[in-house]
Amino acid sequence: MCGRYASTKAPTDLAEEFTAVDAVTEKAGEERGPDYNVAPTRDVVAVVQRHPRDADGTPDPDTTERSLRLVRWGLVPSWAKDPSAGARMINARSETAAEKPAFRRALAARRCLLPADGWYEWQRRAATKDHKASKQPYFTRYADGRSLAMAGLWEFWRPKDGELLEKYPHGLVTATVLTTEAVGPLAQVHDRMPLVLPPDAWAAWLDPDTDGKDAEVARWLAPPSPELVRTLRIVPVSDKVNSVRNNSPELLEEIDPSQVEEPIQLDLLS
DNA sequence: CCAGACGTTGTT
DNA sequence: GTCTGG
DNA sequence: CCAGACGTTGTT
DNA sequence: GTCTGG
Repeated sequence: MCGRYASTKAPTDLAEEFTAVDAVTEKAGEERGPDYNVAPTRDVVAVVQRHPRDADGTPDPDTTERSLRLVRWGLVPSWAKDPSAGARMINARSETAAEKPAFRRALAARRCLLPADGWYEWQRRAATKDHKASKQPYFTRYADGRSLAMAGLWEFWRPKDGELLEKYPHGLVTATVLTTEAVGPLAQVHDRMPLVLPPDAWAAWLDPDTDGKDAEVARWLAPPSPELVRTLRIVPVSDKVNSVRNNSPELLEEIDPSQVEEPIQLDLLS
């Protein structure tokens, strides 16, 4: 699955990597700082592709524009009475999202990419007579430093009236990370992983004029290829990442494997 | 018909 | 044990 | 995802 | 909003 990740690149750089307009820096008026420990409910950068709208809000059917925008992690369905529902909708299973009421509309019309340096996964081990129960975090990224493109869905939520309208006068834009079955060596840590899309999938995935049943979209709703997985590197990291209060470059650094109980055996499968 | 849910993960 | 907040 | 709280009242 | 359960 994916419940924590790192996003340290400036939107101006992400805009180049994803061939997108950087609406994030434009809107904020300043560059966004690095986040080594992105947690659910935090604002994250998303890549979306939409038909440009005129002053009246009418979309132009003939063109699309790819842009970066900030969204809150944890999808709040448009019909939710209260945005707290989003806190638990941080992931959507790629196998079932098309049927789930909370996700089907977004899968049909609002797919996005969530750029990441990499994601964290915790390997749990039950207590035995020799070992205490433990939770060892691992960090997975491309070996060459490219950004991962995690497949996501996004949604717009607007309060009807009352206190919530005062609190969220412009509504909320939220997103979820699609998950899939873990592939190859990654399965040693956990049985699920984020749906990582290779660059040649991006255009079809972001196309606002195809729905979730389109063959080109369905094609990418599957675990990443072994070829893609071979370009990833997975390393054990400090359990300082466990606390969302910690946020520094050292969270991404490999720790000495001799400090890790039962470290995963990458040579078995890679 | 109305009421109530609408999600994933891990653990046992 | 279960929910909320980050 | 993990960490941390888990409660009400009255008063300032 | 839309589906499921009663």
